[in-house]
Amino acid sequence: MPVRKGSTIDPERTRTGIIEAATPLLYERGLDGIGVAELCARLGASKETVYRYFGSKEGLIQAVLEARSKRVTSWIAGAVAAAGDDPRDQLTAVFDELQRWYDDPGFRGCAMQNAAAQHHVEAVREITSRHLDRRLDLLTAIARRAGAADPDTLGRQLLLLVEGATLVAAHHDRNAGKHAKQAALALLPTVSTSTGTV
Amino acid sequence: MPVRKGSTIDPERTRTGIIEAATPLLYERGLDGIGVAELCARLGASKETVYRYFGSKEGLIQAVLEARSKRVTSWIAGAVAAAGDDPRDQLTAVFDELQRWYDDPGFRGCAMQNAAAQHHVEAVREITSRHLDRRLDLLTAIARRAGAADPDTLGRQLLLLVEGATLVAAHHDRNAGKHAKQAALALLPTVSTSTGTV
DNA sequence: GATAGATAGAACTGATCGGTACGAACTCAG
DNA sequence: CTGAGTTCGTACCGATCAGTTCTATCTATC
Repeated sequence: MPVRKGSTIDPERTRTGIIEAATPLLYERGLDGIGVAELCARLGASKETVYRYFGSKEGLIQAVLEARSKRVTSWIAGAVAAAGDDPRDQLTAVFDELQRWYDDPGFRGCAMQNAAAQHHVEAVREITSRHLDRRLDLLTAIARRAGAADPDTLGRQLLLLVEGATLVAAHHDRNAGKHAKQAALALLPTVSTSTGTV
Repeated sequence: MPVRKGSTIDPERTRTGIIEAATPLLYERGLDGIGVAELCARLGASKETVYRYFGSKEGLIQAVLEARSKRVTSWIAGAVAAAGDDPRDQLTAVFDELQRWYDDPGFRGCAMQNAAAQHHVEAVREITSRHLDRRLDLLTAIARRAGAADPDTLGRQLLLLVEGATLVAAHHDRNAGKHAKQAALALLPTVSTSTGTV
């Protein structure tokens, strides 16, 4: 329950509290799978409050997706940072983290992928696209550190494996992260010329 | 307009006509993005007819997805068959076909992927899973013909590239098919031992 | 040409949806 | 203590939805 009755001490706290509480509900049920009334009831907030902060259900959805994108991005970036300097270790860390996510019983695919597939709204498409931009940047940086001849292309190939693994894990094979990891490592240059360490 | 007024000569014709007419509408607007009333109006069929043949909107959706899965599967299988015996040519044909699809202005992602992401219904999940089963079989066969040491694993890796390319093409980069093709060819054994041609 | 089955089209139902309005309860500043 | 602002809870509104029913009309068959 993110909010109390009466005047709010910290409006920003209220806002983020609503977002955090709404995130799992929209993820589990789907963006159109839960109505504003039930959403607010489970949030412990009133419709009036939600509409004051976000203007519409669409506004709440976009705020939730933005927050989710940032969290996921920093989660992956953190795994890379914790893996040391070897790009092979970094890539291994990424796919191991993903596989741990797929193993979670609550895993229902990537919220960003699901939203883009079900929600035909330009703003949501932009959020998803920016999300993939950030992910591509991270993977391209690893490709560059690995000394790839064409880091941009390798980065895009790695992006296909990450997104493909998440989708296949959701709909077909929970072990997709392991296969993606093998493929990703196989795509890296076999001998690290390490000309692109910076 | 799949149906005329009056008694029908061929009920199966009516059924497939409804499915074919409904397919692009559900694809463009999303499964929940168009109501049964508008759907029937655009189909030129009455609600009574649709409900007689399919029982519910859900039944129509499942019939549309089944038909779509079969069409797409035979489309890809046809491209492989037309590419000759070299597994590298076959894989190239698959990704070239996919890229041609992504280049279509009407491309809005894979209907199967979209349905699975937006529709939290067990039956739809099963249709999608079987669809990916068939696709995995096809890719594993190519991997085997290519002489892969572990055709099952390579097949699954190729599946990640196919599905990842379709998703990324829909939401981020229309050229995903070209990058996927390069990655797929790089994953194939460099020297075709061709022990698995049969 | 009479009959039976299938159809289009439109009216209708009950439920649910997003969004608004309002009163009562609450907090904080003065 | 008072008043302004915030919140909850509920009631409400108009629109839309999936699904049903009815009638008039069409076609194939006998």
